[in-house]
Amino acid sequence: MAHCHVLFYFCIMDISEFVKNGDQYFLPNLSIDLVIIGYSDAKLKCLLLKIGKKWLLPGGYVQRNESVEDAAQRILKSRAGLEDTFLKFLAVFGSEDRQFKSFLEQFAINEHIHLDQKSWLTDRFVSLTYYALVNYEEIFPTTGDFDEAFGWFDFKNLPEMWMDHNTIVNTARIQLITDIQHEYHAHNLLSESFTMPELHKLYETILGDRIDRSRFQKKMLSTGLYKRLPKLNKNTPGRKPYQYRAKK
Amino acid sequence: MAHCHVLFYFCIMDISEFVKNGDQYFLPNLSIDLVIIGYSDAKLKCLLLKIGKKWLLPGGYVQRNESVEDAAQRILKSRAGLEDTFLKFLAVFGSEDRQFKSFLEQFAINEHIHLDQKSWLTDRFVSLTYYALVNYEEIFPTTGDFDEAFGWFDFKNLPEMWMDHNTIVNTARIQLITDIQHEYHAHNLLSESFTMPELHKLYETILGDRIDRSRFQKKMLSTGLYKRLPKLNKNTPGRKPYQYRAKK
DNA sequence: CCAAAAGTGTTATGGCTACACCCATGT
DNA sequence: ACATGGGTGTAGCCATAACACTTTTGG
Repeated sequence: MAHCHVLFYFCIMDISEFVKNGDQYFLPNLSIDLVIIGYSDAKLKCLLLKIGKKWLLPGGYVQRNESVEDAAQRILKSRAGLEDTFLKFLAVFGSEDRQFKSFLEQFAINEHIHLDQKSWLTDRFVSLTYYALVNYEEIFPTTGDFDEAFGWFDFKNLPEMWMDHNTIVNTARIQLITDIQHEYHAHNLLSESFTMPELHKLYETILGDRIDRSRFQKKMLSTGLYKRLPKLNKNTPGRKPYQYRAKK
Repeated sequence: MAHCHVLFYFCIMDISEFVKNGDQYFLPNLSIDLVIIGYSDAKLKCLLLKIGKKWLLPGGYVQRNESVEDAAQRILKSRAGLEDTFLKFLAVFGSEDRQFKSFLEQFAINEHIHLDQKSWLTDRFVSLTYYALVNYEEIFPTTGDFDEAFGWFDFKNLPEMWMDHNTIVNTARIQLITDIQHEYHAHNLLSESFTMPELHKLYETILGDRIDRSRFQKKMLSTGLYKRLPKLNKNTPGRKPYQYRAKK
């Protein structure tokens, strides 16, 4: 009886037959999608890519000789040009209807490319999604060239996106809110050195609520995660704030 | 310039060529592995499957017309015979060296099956892992038949397992510890109706620490998640405890 | 000097901890 | 009666909240 179960599950013959059924794959395709989050003008932004009339998340595939995590970092680097970026796993999106069919048809028409209807690309995809926290200022320093295809969007004003990518971005936004209260990784959205008022404003933006300035500062300092640097010179009235840097 | 990037990423021709390279797949295989957790004899147990000399987690594949979540539930049902089981996503395991080669060779030898060296089964796998909380008593009511192939193992006394499955189980254990303090889902390890002392003992077991009995009871009741039922009749000295049931 | 900005201090409050106490039941 | 086990109450403690106060700087 035991062997019945074992054989049912691991019977190599059965599954080998099962894997292809008239060029249809048994195992779903696997892709990676990234929610690249930036912070500018006191708003959270998300980097999107435009295809046809809709937008989508930057993404890619896992290659043979790299781990999933490495693939995510590689894709992020190719998109944003940054290394050692803060990247965190978000969720698996694996509904049975996740496929790029309409997306690719639109794209093929636009680019005058022949699209094979049986291509694995039009088949169902399972997406591993990550969110990245990047310094908006350090990305695309020679911006302008990509304007037609890339764009930063306010989280509260997202364009229409392909497939379930709107849902993914929203999931990332909610996850970020819960994460920063435990992980204190939001500083990755700022420059390497930043001031407490800047960090305070960032937290207020992400949480969408007022935070007591006094308590916030004390809490952040008590974590011991930040190293105090010399004061910042600025030309506005008021005290000069200290700068801080995240310890490693 | 913008289009260069777009074409690089979505160039259908390039990727279509890339996907197969002498029967080697470009995209990694995708599998699901389950850490099925039970509670018995005041210990946390994990359901494992034996192949050759080592053990492994129950698992399976995502079929064409089902979501990843549905696949996990289906696999769980086929293993444990339970429906509507508590199941939670754990993590993605996606190192570049995750393959069943030695596992399958051992299996093929044991079962006298010819193993095609180029089979996709021996290729690299990305695993989506879930953990399930089940009622130990309700699983395999006709136990004994499966003894050769299945086994419950104490979390602190795991056997040698194939691939990185030891790591997966350990990750699940740690995740469970952090989860139950926020989600209060541990009651899924008990019968449908349970007493507070039972729940208390369960929490102490999972957290591996003493918990104040008084505070625990008040905290659990204050969540409003549990409905009080009539008292339990038992034949031991002391007060009869109330029974509780998780509200939906 | 004044207003704005940044840093620090003070008191009240709510939840958690530890323990004490009370109640029910089998032997 | 009493040992055992289950349920509830209470005083101390600590983290958080709300706000007040002080210091620094540009105009």
